Amino acid sequence: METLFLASENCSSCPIRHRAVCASCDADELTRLEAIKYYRSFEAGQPIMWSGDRMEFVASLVSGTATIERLTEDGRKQTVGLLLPSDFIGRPGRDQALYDVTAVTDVTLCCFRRNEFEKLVEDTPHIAQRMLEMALDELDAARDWMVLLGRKTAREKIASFLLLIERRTVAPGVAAMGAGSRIALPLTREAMSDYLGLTLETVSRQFSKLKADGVIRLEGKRGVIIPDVAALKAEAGDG
Amino acid sequence: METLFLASENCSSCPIRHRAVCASCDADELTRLEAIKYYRSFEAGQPIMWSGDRMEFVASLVSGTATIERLTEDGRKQTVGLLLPSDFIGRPGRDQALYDVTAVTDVTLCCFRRNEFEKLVEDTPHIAQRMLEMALDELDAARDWMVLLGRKTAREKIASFLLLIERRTVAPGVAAMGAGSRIALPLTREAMSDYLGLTLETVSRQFSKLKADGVIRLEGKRGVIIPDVAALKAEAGDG
DNA sequence: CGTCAGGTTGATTAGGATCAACACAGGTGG
DNA sequence: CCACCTGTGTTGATCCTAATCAACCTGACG
Repeated sequence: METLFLASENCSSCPIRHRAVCASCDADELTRLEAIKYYRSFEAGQPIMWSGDRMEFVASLVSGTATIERLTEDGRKQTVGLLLPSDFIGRPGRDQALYDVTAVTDVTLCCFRRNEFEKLVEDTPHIAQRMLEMALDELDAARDWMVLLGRKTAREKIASFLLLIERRTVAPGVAAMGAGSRIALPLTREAMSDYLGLTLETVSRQFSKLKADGVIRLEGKRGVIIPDVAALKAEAGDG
Repeated sequence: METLFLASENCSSCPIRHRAVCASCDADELTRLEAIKYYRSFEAGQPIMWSGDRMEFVASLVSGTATIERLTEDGRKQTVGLLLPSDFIGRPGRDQALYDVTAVTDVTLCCFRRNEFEKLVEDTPHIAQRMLEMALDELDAARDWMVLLGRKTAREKIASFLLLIERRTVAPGVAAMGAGSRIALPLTREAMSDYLGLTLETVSRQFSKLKADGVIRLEGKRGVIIPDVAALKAEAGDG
């Protein structure tokens, strides 16, 4: 279950205050953002936006998990982005969505009406700079994922995915030094297969193999225990 | 042969003036950029930067072609970006390169010392905005490529690549309406395989098959004639 | 209790990788 | 001028990883 987040809270107590697009805003800038924000919730499985839709808003993801996905003409699906708390949704300056965005767990968004946000970007340097920084970070992440999709084996893809979740999930700063880690997968086997460029059967088989090899342990369908994070890193195949 | 480009030319006659990072600069801003720019050339095959290197400059690619690539620990290579004239190289705000950048033809760069460029980004909104726009465009391109790498067949990958080159190469604006197109591949079979997540043998075979099927004709090693661009699009597998 | 979504496992197939031979052009040096 | 070498590309034979097709399991829920 996701943490309940009340729509009336103000920015200063926001869980993503220091990582989202507003991270480097000062008190004054925050006030301006606060004035145009509103919260929206989506239930697990619901679409947040469809490719081709007019985009009414951009948003920060406050809680939950969503995917950015794209279909080929004949229905093959590739997930091209995983959205976790603090990630940004939408593109200022574009009014047609290029991708489908889907809530995979219950999701809370902090939305900004798009045209007002665009104005704010233009005359709030801290926001423009932070947007650029986040876009460049996402570009790096996308390029890392291209290596995974183009060159890694199924086993390496699974290991890399588990490490990604571990990195983004374990309380940042709490460098759970040395030993192991316990994570909750935000995605079904099928959603993972769409992200990793595999089939769901291959994902399932690789989970079984990693478990048989003692690299991970499974707790129900969604829980994964990583007894030795370094050992898993060795399976992920990137230097 | 690449067009000869003289280092002494000023920005107003620059071939990428209206597409590069400087595209939306006014005369005044251009003067400031002009003051910190310098040209560098790299011969085909030469490294432009190595992953891990300190980045002394950022740059616009003026002429030629370069690749951004990444290696796995055991030497598998994935090209994560193709740099054509007007594309931007480097990341303001980061001082270690994350990727190898290699000139694949003779290349001319319009370089800016990094720290001076960073200052300029901070107080020249037109440059900051253009940087954001270009970063977001690259992110979209990277996501399209993720679909290609994760879900497309070898034949679809080749067709998509040919269309990419066609789009970026044929004089923009000259919407060579209707019929065919003739392109010069900037990459060897091996470099294409690194970009497409294939082996060079598979690339070669798919070229042969597309030729046998009449979708393309080959002129020497690097020339490709596309008699019917729409027919090639139908082979590329995206809606 | 039946249904259904999500997951696992097995049998078989196929698309691309790998290993290998050969073709061809351009250079280099005797 | 020719013999040789090297980089690039093509094609063939075989192998292997992951896809496909299929059966079955489990737990949640009406």
